[in-house]
Amino acid sequence: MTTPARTEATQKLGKAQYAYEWIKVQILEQAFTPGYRLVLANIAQTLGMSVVPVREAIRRLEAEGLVTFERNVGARVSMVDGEQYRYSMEALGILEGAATAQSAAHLTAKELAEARELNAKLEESLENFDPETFTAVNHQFHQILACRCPNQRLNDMIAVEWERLNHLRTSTFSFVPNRARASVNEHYQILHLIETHAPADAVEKAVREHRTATLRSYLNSRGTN
Amino acid sequence: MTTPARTEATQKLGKAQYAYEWIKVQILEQAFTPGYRLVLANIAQTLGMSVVPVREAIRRLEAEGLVTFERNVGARVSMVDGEQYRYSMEALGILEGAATAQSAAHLTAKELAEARELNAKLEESLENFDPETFTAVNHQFHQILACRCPNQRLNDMIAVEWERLNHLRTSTFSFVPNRARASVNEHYQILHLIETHAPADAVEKAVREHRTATLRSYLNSRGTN
DNA sequence: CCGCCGCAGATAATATACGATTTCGAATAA
DNA sequence: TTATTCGAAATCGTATATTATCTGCGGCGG
Repeated sequence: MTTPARTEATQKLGKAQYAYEWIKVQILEQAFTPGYRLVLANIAQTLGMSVVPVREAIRRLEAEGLVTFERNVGARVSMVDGEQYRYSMEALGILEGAATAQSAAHLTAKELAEARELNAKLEESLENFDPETFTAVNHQFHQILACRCPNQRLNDMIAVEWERLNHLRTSTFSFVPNRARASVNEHYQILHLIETHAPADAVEKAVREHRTATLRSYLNSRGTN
Repeated sequence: MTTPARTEATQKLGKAQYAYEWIKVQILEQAFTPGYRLVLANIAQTLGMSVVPVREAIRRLEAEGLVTFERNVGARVSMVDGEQYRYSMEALGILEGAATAQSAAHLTAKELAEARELNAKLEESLENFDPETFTAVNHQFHQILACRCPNQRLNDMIAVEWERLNHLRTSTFSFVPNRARASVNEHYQILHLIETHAPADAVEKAVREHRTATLRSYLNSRGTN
């Protein structure tokens, strides 16, 4: 089934890389649920390779926090408690706030227009609401706003944190629909701040609070369930 | 020479772990300078193990940014340009500011006393100045202030960034002595803010600016050289 | 009846062997 | 002289084999 595509990708990027991506997809798509035990030999056989590249892939996933590893025992998909989701959201708010503030001054008119367009798409999608696409477009929106941040290190950290959140989110809850409307409005506010060249502090604060609000709404929704 | 200690550590933590730590020490102590090529077979022979654990160690170092890796070519110690140092400092300022602000409310009197003591030690050491110890104690100081941050994720990121900075710093410059005095004073200010229960914003801002100032002084000193 | 000991199965950790890719220099032809 | 091709050395990538470690279970002794 995936064999033809695999052999191709395998040759170019190496089996380790392929295994890495494959496992990550399994985790993100819930084929491997939290707590699932990743047995080297099994995966190696499934992918038609030896255990060595698989091992390497798993260690990389460990470094990203998607799996936990115990010596002489093995790896399993990270268990996710609500705390971890909270921590990552908070961290992302902090990083993204700072990055967006730095990026704001360098954004071109075209990029701002793109961002507006994306937010409009979000607004439309409020009708027949689909959490997955909403999340994806939302990600794009924030990515554009932060993309001109000259600090590459920050951007890297943000990327890692988004991946982590994708994992944690799908594992813990299916979204908070009520929040979507407010989120879109806050996006417009952020755009306004940037377009009117508001001080960097203000942009940073707005972005961070935007995320904090999402987090709060999540915590509330969990509390009342 | 290191054999007896090694065999012991090797047994407990595994050769991969040992290799990882050994290589890291070499890099941090400048035995492996930036650009140095890390050849699997060489290191494996030096450490008396096969290439497999060495390979794993190197991939872990890659994930931390201490070495760069190119497929079918190999690994080398990361080249460091001034930009990277700047980015990491900035990132650390952002993260540490937020973490310290969150931590402030939970710090015990004992911990604050410890912090004061460490800063006093820094003040003393201004006489016969030694950059290495200053840096180390400085790290401890900030670590204590942030240690009560409930967000474990933030703490992890900060730890990684400190390591990275240690690498970058020793590679690029030997410190800016003039800055040390101001740094100590700012530490006292930060302590004062925490002890008087200043708002979190204020603490965060102070810590971030503390680091920004260090960065500025570094950039200036480079500019006038 | 409960807890410790040891054995067997499973699985990770490492070693060794082989194949694949890149790099660099030397020989050759324009 | 210079560009190009060919080949050998170096080094990485992966597979296979071996060893070490953990886990769970069943028996033995208290």
